[in-house]
Amino acid sequence: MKDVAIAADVSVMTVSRAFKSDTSVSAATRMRIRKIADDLGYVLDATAANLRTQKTKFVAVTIPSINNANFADTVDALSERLADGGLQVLLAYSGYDLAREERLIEQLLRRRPEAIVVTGGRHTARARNLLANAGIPVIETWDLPADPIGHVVGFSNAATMHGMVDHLVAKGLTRIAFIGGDTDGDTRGADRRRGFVGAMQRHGLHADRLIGAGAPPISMREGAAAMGRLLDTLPSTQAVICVSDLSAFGALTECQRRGVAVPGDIAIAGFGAYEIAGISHPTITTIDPQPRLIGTHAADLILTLLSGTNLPDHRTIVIDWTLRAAQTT
Amino acid sequence: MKDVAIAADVSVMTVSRAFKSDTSVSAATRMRIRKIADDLGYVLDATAANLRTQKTKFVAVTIPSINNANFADTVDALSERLADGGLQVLLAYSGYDLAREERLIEQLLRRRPEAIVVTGGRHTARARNLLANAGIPVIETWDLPADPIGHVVGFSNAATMHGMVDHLVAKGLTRIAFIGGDTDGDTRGADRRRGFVGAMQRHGLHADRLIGAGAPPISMREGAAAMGRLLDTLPSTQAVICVSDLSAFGALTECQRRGVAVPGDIAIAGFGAYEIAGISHPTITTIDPQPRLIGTHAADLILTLLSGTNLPDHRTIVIDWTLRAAQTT
DNA sequence: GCGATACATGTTATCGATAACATAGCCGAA
DNA sequence: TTCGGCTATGTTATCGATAACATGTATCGC
Repeated sequence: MKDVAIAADVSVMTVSRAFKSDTSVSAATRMRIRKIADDLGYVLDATAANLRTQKTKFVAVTIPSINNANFADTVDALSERLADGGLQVLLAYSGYDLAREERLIEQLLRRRPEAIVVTGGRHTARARNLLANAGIPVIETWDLPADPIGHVVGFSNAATMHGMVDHLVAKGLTRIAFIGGDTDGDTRGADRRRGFVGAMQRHGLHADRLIGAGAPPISMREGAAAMGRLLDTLPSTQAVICVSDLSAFGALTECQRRGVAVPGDIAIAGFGAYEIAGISHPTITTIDPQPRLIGTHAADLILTLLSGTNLPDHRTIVIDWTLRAAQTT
Repeated sequence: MKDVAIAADVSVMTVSRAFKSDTSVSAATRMRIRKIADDLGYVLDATAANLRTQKTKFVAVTIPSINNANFADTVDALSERLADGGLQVLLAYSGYDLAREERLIEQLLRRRPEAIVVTGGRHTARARNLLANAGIPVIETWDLPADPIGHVVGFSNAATMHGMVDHLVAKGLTRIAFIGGDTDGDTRGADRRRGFVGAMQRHGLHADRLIGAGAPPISMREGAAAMGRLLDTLPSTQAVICVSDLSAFGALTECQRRGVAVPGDIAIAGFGAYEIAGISHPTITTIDPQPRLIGTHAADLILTLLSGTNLPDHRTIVIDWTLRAAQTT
């Protein structure tokens, strides 16, 4: 900046002002300085500005996986809305690993974000402590934690499975299986599995057709393999709920390979309202958790909190999910 | 940090050292200071450290879309390998918009990354200028630009289509169509379309069966719609190459809905080696551009460049793609 | 028992931008 | 003419950590 100032024959302060919109510099000087800066290849140093102003203008976000359309949608909607408030997103992903999430959170907090959004309500004790003491808004998403750290924008994963079991039972299906959610890594998958068991019991049905699919992220291939095991070991099953649409699609292809009719021989349901659920042949019944809505609500909450308007320290926004019945059930 | 120093009854310098691994502090003091810092909820301020050391320990990365398994794989492999060198990734996405990419690049450079990785070889003039003058390693990926800014890790999108056309022609198919790549937004899609036209001409075939699919990202749904138009307008078509596996799958489902046999009535090929290509029923013939390999090579290049070992200013690493023949052709 | 050496810790200056305050120059009203 | 007020610009101190240098103290060999 000093070089630019010398080249423009002004003080560094004037150069600094030329890069901001709200301060007073004559239009001519501002244009001249910007031109000189561009010619010199000068780019403002945000590191120094952040240190001085104690504002970084970014929000840290952790998601389990970058390659997941649901989380991608949430992050996309979140960053779009935050951009309206001049905030950028700093994204990091934990690989469904709580220990890695803890390290991530610490690294992110070192960069002094203005707020932090995390996925899920389960964290290591140290991660919880870091978040609670960060002195910035903390938002847990995609879940309704029993003991929230700060704010929450999510929904009950278990409740969605009650909705799905109701849907299947209404169709006269009672021998229902569940694929996935068997490992602890995917907290939300495990929640859905628990919700499934609870819903079955509420209907007086056996919830013993539980098929493991391994560690998250559960792929289409793992869904297909799990469906293979289900068909081999429990051929009387009438319907199966998969932990996600991807595994549901994999399960569907396995049926197609074996000549098992869907939904004739077995009904299939997924979760997530991924694009594939709406376009596969047949289309897949699924739950739409409205990932973009989670993002926009979280962004709005952050913008409100940072604007200084008085809000409670703990606020929970519950997102409405919907069941999308399709051809597989 | 001063508060921690006072609480521990040492100087701030000692606290600073307690958080670094390479400097000399007695083990007892280090443990004591870390404990006190944790209790106080103190987290190191990277902003100040970055300013002083002129090192930020992160690499900026821009991709067109966050919700794309190919780019996600590249970024995943890249960040994994960079982590070995203690580097983090700062990810931003341009939404397939060059003007937005320019703004992104400027914002990223303000945060003083140690290197920057961009997707593709097309940028606005100002973006090129910013990158060229950034004074850090610049790596363009997923492409082989005619006039690279710095380093390149990529492959020729056009060449992959030559390979695919060769494959189809070898099967005796000559009336071949191409879906997608019609807008300028998806540079690589347009390159593939051009490659398709060139390959057809090389075989002495007509390359006039070009179906538009709209602006990127091309979804499954758009692939299905485009296939509908193709079947309606050019029913004599024997094979179709889609700009990506997602659109290819959409096209496949449209055939299934219409009772058109694949590959009996029409063969379908995609691009990207997405999981769906390997699991759909039938499986889809595709090109594997090895996205993870792009990431690891880019990371290795960055680590080498930053280690100070002498390397040329411009280096191009060409990634080998492979054709994966499957059931749709 | 003494100086040399290693190790642990403290002091000072610095990174680059900007908030807060200071000042120069100009215009208009009394 | 003169003074108040406004705009455009300059000066100084500061954000928080750390490199470089300085200093104090235990340890070892002869």
